[in-house]
Amino acid sequence: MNREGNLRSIASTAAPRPRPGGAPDGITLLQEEAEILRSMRDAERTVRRGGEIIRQGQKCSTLFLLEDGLGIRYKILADGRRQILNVLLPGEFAGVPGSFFETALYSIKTLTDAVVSPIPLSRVLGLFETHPRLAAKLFWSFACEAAIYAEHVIAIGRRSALERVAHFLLELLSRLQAVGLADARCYKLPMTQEMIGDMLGLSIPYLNRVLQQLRAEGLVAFDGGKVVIHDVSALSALADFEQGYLRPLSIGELLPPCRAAPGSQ
Amino acid sequence: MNREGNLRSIASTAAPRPRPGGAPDGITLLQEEAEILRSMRDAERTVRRGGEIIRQGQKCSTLFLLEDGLGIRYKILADGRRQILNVLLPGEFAGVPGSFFETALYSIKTLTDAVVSPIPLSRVLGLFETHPRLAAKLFWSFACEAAIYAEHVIAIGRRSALERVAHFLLELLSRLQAVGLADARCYKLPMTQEMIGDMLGLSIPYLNRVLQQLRAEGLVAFDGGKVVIHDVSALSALADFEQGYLRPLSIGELLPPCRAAPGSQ
DNA sequence: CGTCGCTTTGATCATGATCAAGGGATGTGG
DNA sequence: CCACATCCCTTGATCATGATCAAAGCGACG
Repeated sequence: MNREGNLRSIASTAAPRPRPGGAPDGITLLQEEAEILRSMRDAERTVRRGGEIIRQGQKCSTLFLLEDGLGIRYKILADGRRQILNVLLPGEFAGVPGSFFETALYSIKTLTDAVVSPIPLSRVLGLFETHPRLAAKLFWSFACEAAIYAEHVIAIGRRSALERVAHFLLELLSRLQAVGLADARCYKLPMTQEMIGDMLGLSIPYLNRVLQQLRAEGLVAFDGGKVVIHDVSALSALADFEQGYLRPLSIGELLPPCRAAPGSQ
Repeated sequence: MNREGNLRSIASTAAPRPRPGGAPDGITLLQEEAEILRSMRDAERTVRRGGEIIRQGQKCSTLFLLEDGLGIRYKILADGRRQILNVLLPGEFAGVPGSFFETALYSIKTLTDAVVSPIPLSRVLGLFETHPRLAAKLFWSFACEAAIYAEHVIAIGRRSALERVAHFLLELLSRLQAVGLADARCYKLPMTQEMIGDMLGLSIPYLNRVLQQLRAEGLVAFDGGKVVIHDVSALSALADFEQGYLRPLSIGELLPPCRAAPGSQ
């Protein structure tokens, strides 16, 4: 049996997928850590495609570990405009960082049928006392999410529509590969063009034209929810995409070695 | 003598300022926690205005607590475009989250003469074992930074230039008030219009015109590095500004009570 | 067969970029 | 004390990226 797992594999019964290229993974969990996390979950809940997990403005003091399925985190402005902040992948937590505030900052809804396990925030914080190394890994991954947002700021602030779309598709490729949901060039992306537009700050018709342009240049196909990136390196060059920000240092190696024996201290 | 301090007051000899309205402060440190953090610092370093603290692409395994002065975190793209990600205030850490990666993701430079104290990342991570509550507070604040980035994404992605500028000025007002560097409507902001443009994804001439428009409407004055917001509520309405995202829950209250009984409750 | 949700296309509009030049300050060397 | 340079702000004119408005395909599904 495997001695390690990432957060994705905590949930699923599937064996953890190997990380392509053995890339460092900031938060690889030890078997016993995964077990602890598993034991903290409340009863899992299935959510139908399009269902809301968290609604902005409501009080919410629990995190939801996305066990299976995809989600989006977004905010609706007063006048109805929507900005999608992020795509949530299996193994990630809904409610970070939105639920760290008096009232949830963002809404979360699912892109697919999904399974989530609630974990009260207080229980997660309790880990700092009881299982500091596990707490370190979780909060390390939370902090690293800021880098994904930062790159999103850069993409929207300083890149053209074409570059943005290319960058977005490449980021998803890389992140989905990390959880075993993409192969070298393909993945399923159940997002409408409206959603992608709301993610990248583009209107629907214009996004459509940009996608056509990428298709015309033979770089990307996007049809029926399936993305195929025909030329990853050309697209990366176009988008100025560097995947470094998706691969934090492994905190497991940075932490001082365990004092007590593995069983926990 | 004060029993509490925020990160700002760790560094400065000044007494901690009261938080306006007694607003919750996610990371108020106990006196002894501040002392621990203080003891972990290496010798402080002064940096002249415009000096670089961290350069993107270089290896960097230490954080820098900004003791005094202001900074900006930014990234230069391959073709020279710059996106400023954030303004760093006293008490914040340079290197979060940029230094959590193989090679620094972002550069940091100062807007004023500044004082920084290096703290090796390994030492900060060591806190998880030795002082879990302090670690919790630090990483809580790191995670909450993601909310600031998220709002930045929203501002750039879905707001007009006018709204963006208004939002930016209000965010800074609120954050500077929290560290005692702004009164009810004024603060000093040593940024050029080029910098503000690079922060908000706007060109210099256009930003200039937007500032003039805000001035013409009697909402804001911005001259010689001094910002005066004449009508905070009108500007907040214009910008759709809600400051909730700047005020995380107080982790001190969320954490389970201390087991031992040092000076805390 | 009709509706609904999504994509696509076309035409027009406008927000904001770019290019170019001038205007103050402030500072520096002669 | 002046000439000059530099940095930043300001203004004007033009351009273009991308928004908006409108309507038409097009499956999928009841």
